[in-house]
Amino acid sequence: MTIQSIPIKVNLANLKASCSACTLHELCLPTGLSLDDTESLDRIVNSRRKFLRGDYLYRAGDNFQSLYAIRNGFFKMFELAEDGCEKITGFYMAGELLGMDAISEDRHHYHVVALEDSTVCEIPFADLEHLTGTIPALQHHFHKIMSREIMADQGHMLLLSKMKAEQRLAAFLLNLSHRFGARGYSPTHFYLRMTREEIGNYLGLTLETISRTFTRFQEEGLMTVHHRDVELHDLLRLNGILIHT
Amino acid sequence: MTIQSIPIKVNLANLKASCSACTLHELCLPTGLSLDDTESLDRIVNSRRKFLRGDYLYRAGDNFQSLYAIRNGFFKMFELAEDGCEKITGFYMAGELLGMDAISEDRHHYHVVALEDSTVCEIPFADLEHLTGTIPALQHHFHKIMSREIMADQGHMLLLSKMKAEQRLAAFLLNLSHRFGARGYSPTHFYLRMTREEIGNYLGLTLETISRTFTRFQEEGLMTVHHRDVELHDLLRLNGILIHT
DNA sequence: CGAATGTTTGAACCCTTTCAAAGACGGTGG
DNA sequence: CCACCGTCTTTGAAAGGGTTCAAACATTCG
Repeated sequence: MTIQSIPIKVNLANLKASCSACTLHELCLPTGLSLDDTESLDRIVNSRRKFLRGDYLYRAGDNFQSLYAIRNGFFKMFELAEDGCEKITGFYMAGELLGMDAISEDRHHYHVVALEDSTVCEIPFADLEHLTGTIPALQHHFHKIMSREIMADQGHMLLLSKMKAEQRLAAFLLNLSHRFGARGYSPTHFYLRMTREEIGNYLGLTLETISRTFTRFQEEGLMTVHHRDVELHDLLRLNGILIHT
Repeated sequence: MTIQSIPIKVNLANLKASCSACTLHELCLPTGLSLDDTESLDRIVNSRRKFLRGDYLYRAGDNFQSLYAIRNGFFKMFELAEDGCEKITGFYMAGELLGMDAISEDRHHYHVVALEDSTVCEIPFADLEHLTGTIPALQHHFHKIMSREIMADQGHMLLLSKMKAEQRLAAFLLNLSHRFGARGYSPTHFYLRMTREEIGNYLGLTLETISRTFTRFQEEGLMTVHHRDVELHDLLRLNGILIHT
């Protein structure tokens, strides 16, 4: 009997969404929780749901029931004007929490669509609030997560109100770089999940400007872009663009 | 003995910050709380602190200890770049909660300055979290307030990334109008607490553009501005500017 | 392989910025 | 109470960064 043929005892618990077993627990809700508390959280989290590229996680106007933690994949959040014009408010990746804007009015205000095949943990908000009421560490951590969203949004406000096209794109690339890096992926070599148009939309620029700026960055040796494959050659110099000018 | 000379029994409890007696409790934290719960909140809120115009409520880098509820007055929140350049992230008025962005890193990230003489209630955050852990209604309401801040910031992001100068200023005026209206003041006639430069800074425009746009709005009969005194003549048409174009 | 979608590049235009200067207001002190 | 000074605002003219329109090219997917 070769070693490969030894039957592996499959732990069924690990096949469903399990915060304790999740490699993202350091980025997601369970950060800093005891094993017991994490298991309490486990009990309220619905097993993973799969979404194919283009699937809606939820739509603007939907009743708010749950927050969604991204297990893996990539989403965009956006508003759709009457004329069909899209307005992207953010991109979200593994370990991030979606739907917090809906708490205030019990209704989702934006659409959320998967930009690649993704898996999501659904967290019924009533259950979560019950739990945060009994686990102070979880409550505090949830507050931190909401606070972080506020910080991020305000940072993006400043980007939009103060930065020129080059700075915006540099900031965008560095932001992706940090987030990929924090998830164990390369911070200098990654794949864009969104089109030039979506980047421009998010950054308050047109797709043409994004394309031209990519070209300029490339000419300056700051990076290489082939379609959606991005390689950043000099994070420091890219960061310099933010400060300078 | 005339009626005016009857000695008035002064209730000392009402002279200090008291959520139960506050006319803003419908806008602020105590919304929807029972009398008992409101009194619990009262006990942790430090009595009002006064700020003169130009005083800092807190500074970027300060340790985060408390949230601040504005009792009356007007504040601006901003970042100060190394070169001394100001970047305004928001204006805050009576009934609004300041400092939530600081929860995530236990440190304030922005400066907050009074734009007019103001009074503020300090809410030690550790105490508040203790209380939200025992009063589910308070916890839920606090979550709604944070969520509302996220909504507002995302709305401002969309304003900055999608709107032209006229639309931005119209949105800004309508936003002030709603907020003054919700506080029992006239939604069509109010006093600007900030300079043209501060408005422009916040809206991602220059003071000259603000000035010119005010002039244009006035020529079109949409409003009257004398210095900082604003009178809106047609809220509907002002709202039309947002949608159209 | 062909159609649809996404990207690059060019040229003209436009909104906003920048630079400049004059004008108005408000607060302070004589 | 008025004059003065600093701050804020208005307005003009020129410049510029990004948009818009257009066309060719590349890529992906059915």
